[in-house]
Amino acid sequence: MSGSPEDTPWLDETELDAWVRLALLTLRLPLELDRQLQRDSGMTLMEYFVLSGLSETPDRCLRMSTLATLTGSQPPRMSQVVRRMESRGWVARRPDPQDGRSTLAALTDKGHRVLVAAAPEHVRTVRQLVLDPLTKAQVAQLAAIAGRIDTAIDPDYRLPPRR
Amino acid sequence: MSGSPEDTPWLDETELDAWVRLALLTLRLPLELDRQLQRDSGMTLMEYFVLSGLSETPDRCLRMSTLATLTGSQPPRMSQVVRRMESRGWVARRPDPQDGRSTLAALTDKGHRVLVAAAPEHVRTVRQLVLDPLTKAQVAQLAAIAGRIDTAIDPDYRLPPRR
DNA sequence: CAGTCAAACTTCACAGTGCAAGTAAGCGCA
DNA sequence: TGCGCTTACTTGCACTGTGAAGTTTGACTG
Repeated sequence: MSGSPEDTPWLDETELDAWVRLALLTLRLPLELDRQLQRDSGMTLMEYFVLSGLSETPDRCLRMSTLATLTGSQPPRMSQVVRRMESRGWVARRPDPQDGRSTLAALTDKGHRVLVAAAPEHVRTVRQLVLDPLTKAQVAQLAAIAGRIDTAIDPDYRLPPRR
Repeated sequence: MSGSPEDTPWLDETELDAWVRLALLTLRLPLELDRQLQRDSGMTLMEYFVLSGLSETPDRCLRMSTLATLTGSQPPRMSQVVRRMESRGWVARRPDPQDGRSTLAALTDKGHRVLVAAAPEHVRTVRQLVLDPLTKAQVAQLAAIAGRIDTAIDPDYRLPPRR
């Protein structure tokens, strides 16, 4: 852990601190949220995001690729997630009338009820683990910082339009 | 997405912004780092953490449970990770002479060489995705914020002693 | 109006992960 | 010393996620 090339200086103490803590966060936060959602509502964090994303559109309906972008995942994963959710009756898939290649995923009434039932406890957990430990100023700082990193990971990412 | 109980107020705009961006970050950052390490060095982020953790101890040797705590994971996972790494000759397992229940994982010379080879490019990627997009002040803010959240996830967590 | 290319999604095989149960070693106490 | 309890780790099973290949549909071009 000593040698490093000329063009990539090693991490100083503050940088190392920030990175180690962020790494630990990214390893454990999704696990905790998954556990809570699985235990209380029988769903994954990814599934929650899908339900949530669909519920916020006017017609409760999004293209698969939009859902994938929205959750930062890749098409094959979204395909399987939606398939599982369809088998539980939370969403319905149908071909896009405007583009035969696309598939639309639509939130069912059952899916909406499930989301409404799951949301309060999930929000409570997010508050407990993420927002409550921070000051108001830190919440704003976090939004700015995470936004910068998200852009660095994928400069093309935009919160996609609602169809 | 409308009803919420009395004791858990809904997220305001800044809070929602911070949470959505952090969620996206936790979903994608590990994937990007895993991809880079897998492509350039044939290892996982978790495996890098293990190599890195071992290399920083005086005798390049840690107990399994310490490794698990260090990386925020659980014993079964660490058991399999170290098993894989042992099969590649990067670490060696041996019983702890001081406590027959414990297993020690020791970094081999080969493992050390692999780590030294992998580190520069990995650090470069961490800089590119996490540190470079931030100002110096934001790096310090990130360390504080991530520390608070880590503590909220597990109040008992301490960076464990070096055996 | 073919023929070719690109896009959107799905399917499949494989590796990685989490949980629950199991095993082995130390500790405490009569 | 022998019994029970705790700790540390491992194993087995079910599930999820990833990447590569395949299929269908749309778009473009000569």
